[in-house]
Amino acid sequence: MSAAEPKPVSMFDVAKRAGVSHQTVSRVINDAPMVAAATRAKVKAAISELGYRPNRSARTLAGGAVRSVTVFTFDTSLYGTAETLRGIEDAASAAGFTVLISVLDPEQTYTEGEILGRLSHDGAPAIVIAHDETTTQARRILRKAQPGAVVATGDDKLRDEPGAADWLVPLDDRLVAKRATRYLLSMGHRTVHYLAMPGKARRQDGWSEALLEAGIEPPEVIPSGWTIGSAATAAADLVADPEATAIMCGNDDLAFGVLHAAHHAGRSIPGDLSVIGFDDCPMAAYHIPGLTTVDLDFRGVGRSAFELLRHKLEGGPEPRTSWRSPELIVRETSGPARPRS
Amino acid sequence: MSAAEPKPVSMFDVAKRAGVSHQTVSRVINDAPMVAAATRAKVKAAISELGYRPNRSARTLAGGAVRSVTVFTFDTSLYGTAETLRGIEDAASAAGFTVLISVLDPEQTYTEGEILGRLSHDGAPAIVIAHDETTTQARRILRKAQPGAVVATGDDKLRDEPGAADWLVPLDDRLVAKRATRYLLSMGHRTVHYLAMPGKARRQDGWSEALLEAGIEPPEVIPSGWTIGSAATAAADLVADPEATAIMCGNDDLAFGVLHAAHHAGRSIPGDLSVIGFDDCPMAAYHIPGLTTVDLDFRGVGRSAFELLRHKLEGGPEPRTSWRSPELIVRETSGPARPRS
DNA sequence: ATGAAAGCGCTAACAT
DNA sequence: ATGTTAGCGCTTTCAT
Repeated sequence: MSAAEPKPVSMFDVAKRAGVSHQTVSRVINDAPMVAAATRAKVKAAISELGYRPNRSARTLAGGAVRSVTVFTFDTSLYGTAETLRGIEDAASAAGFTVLISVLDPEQTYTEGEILGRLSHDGAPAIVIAHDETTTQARRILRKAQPGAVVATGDDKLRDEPGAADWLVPLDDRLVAKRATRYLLSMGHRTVHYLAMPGKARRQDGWSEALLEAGIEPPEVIPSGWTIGSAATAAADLVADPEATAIMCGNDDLAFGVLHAAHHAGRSIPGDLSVIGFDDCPMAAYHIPGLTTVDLDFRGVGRSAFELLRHKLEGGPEPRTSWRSPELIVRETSGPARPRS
Repeated sequence: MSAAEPKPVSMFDVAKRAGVSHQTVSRVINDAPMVAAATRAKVKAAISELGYRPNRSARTLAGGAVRSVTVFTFDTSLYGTAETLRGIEDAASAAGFTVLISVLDPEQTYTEGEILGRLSHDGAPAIVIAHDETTTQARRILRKAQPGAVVATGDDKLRDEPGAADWLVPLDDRLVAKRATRYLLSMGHRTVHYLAMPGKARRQDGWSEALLEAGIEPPEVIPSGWTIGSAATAAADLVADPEATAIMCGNDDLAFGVLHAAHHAGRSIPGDLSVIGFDDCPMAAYHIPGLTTVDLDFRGVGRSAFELLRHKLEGGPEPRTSWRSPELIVRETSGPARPRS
């Protein structure tokens, strides 16, 4: 079938070549102290001459420090998750960690065994990108089974759970959502509608708080799926209603769907209708008209999640939070409410 | 620091509980024949009572069939790669494989050791999503080191390499690119410009072939980066030129960039300028105007890549190709050339 | 149909 | 500063 592949070179091969014990080789590759400079050099030479590469399975099995993270997520092709994953990957590979990914189907319910069975071994470090029911459930299972080796990102009221600060990298969008809603209100809109992604996000709370504080009863939330198309469908009735002048959307994709629906309903943007999104995906700035949205630093969140995990694993100084805080970016899909006729 | 976590249950624990040897447990979890039904049942019961889960590192180390794939790719947040990854993930997890991902920085050059060192162990199965120089290089290194355990997806003339059919899942976009170019020509455009992603893609060949066959000397290719913004910048001069009436773009994102630039240059679409992309990302259909593009089944390609890899690993019947062939989808950004004044 | 023995490549604990 | 001895949890091969 396939060409015979040569037997990989092991630590013993290197040891023999360098004239030392395999243990010394181990010390060298792990940067342990207590190795004479000359010995270290000899070993390193042997390593590169032989092209030796440590076997990670053996390392893990032997109980060394684990150098891998399993990321649980629900859709790697969504902008937010893709960027978060990217941030995790950046930080992880810089630290010499391998990243495994485990995609969970939102339509499915997983047993404890199914979730834990996706880890390479019991207790393997994990990061959960929790933005829906299924991943939130996975987070609970993992946190219960191995609290010392799991962190999560997410915004779905995770903070309300006890001790969340120890394991959560929150994308704090509640406040910006509130600010964004107030901005819309300040432009003369009598109310702001909210088109929601599946699950209840914190940004929705910000929206209703702002409304309530302005003495406005929040209108019913419009539920949408995750796709542009589902948003277009979900918003069809709303955009046809001339009373609706401002819509806040769960993310940029949904906003694009709403914009599409509004276009087909013959409403002009932002004259008849203001629309704002969340994420500031690259398309937001290049859409015509430019999408008013909230800049969310998913990549920074991913990086921070990894740093936090590593801190839990290896100790050391508390990592400082290092992601940009969310910020409203006003472009061209939002503006003053048209004076009522 | 963290709560003490209980020692995981091993195969021996299960064996003791079921009153058999650990070997019999191994047979049961591997669905080996030669186990009495009653014994099998007893063992399964013990497994679920104890919540036993096999340790993958130990399995790998002991030389069992490898049940993981490492995916090498260059940017998980691009639509094409994200979808391909998703397809691999779907197929892999259905087959009980773990997927590891290794992101390569396009700006960087990697040594053989660096690439091979990202594998969990020598000879670990890998899939390379090769769309640029760096990943193509990784592909070469991996194919040389372990030809029996590497497949690749990609379109960058990979087919010209010897024996490519055995390890390549090609995204054959040369022909559609040709068809798309002919379509544009048939609409009366005197030539078609091409805005290229980094690296030379097969679709570019299709474009030039169509032009040549029509007796037209292909205009100079406009090089662009991978981002919408870079495309907008790269196309700025071209869209300002009234002689340019049709532009084909390396992918949808670039097309959006061109559309943005055209808008700012005051050119109307498709009246003054026809623009077409590649990918048919979800936004394409919802962009206003709808983007004419080529539907590429990245997810199917990813699935097929996994199936091909599995075939190489485990033998069995040749997997049949199972992705949709690319198809031109005409929407609203393309149309007849405006009659010359 | 089941069990026993050996060993995968490494790290840890204990020598020296 | 270096070497020796035990395993980690599993699959293989060979017995029975």
